[in-house]
Amino acid sequence: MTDKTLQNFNTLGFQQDLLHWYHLNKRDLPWRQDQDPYKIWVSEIMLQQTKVDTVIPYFLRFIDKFPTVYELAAADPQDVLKAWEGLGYYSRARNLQNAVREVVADYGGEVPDNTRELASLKGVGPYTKGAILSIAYNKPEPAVDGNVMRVFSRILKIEEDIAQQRTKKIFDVYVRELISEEDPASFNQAVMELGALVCTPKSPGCLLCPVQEYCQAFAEGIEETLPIKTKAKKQKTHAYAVLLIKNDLGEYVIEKRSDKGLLANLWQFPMVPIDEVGWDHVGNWIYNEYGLDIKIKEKKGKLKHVFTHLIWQLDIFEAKTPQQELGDGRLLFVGKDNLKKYPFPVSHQKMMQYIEEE
DNA sequence: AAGCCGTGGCT
DNA sequence: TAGCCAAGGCT
Repeated sequence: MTDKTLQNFNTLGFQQDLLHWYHLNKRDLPWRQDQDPYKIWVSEIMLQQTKVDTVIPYFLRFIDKFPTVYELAAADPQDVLKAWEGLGYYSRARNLQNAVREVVADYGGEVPDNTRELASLKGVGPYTKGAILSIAYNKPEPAVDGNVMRVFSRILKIEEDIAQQRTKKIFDVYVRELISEEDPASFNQAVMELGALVCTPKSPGCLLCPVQEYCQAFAEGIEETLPIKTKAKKQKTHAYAVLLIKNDLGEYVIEKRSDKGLLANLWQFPMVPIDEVGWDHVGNWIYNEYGLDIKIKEKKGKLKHVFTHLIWQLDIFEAKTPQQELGDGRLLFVGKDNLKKYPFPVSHQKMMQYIEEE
């Protein structure tokens, strides 16, 4: 390396102090009970952009339901989605099951232990590949996530914009130099644990930090200014009328979303895009779109749901229909007590309160 | 390469 | 409150 960032850096001392701290302070997490590559894999997918506390109950239920690659491979995709309900980024569930099916079909049910085969699996990117190789197979491979970039941006005073994809490669190079060859599994987890518990985005606990003496940002008092990250652009708002359509049997109309894009393959109550349709043509639009003859009753409430890249402004209405049959296969009449069998996005789960009240 | 893809918690 | 943030990957 022509780069001088690691010149005079005490790599061995850093490793020792970090690993010592980790062994004393690591959290007792469900995916740290053993080194089952499948369980490590599931945990890493769930943990993508998701907090540990959120993941724990999902992980426990998921492993209970799908203990090995074989149960997951054989499962109905709708059941997998139901197990993922509320966790978000639902393509993770679909990709995970597809990849597990490939592992069963092509690798005898053994999660690959090499870069090439792991990288070919759906949903397994550079981070997850490194996490599986290091944590499950104890190979000295970097696993660069947001924690790793934050921790090393401070320790090594790296001022590249971590919002840029290419910046991750810079950290990959440094971690490759710094990673413990003896215990790469603990090293990678230790950096992430440090990022989660001490070297936090706001108000980092530098006074408690086990590797404070190695940190250039702390030495210069600039830990709060790192890492550098450009802001995301503001979300656009989309307005919808949501219709809770009930027939004379007390059944409600639900609809399966497209298998692509936002909330793919989840179920919802019919949504009318008001910006395009206009308030005056809601009933007409429903008839044209679904062949459903409805009468709109009272407004039940409103809901704002914020996604990463857009906002839903939802006005919820009660409606009636005399029909009891539906032609379209992605439309269903479902009794109140059976709604819970289908995977719904959180916004539509919240609407069920207006049904429970009746 | 930048936009798409969820949700909940914290400030 | 509105924005930021979390063990990212896909297209």
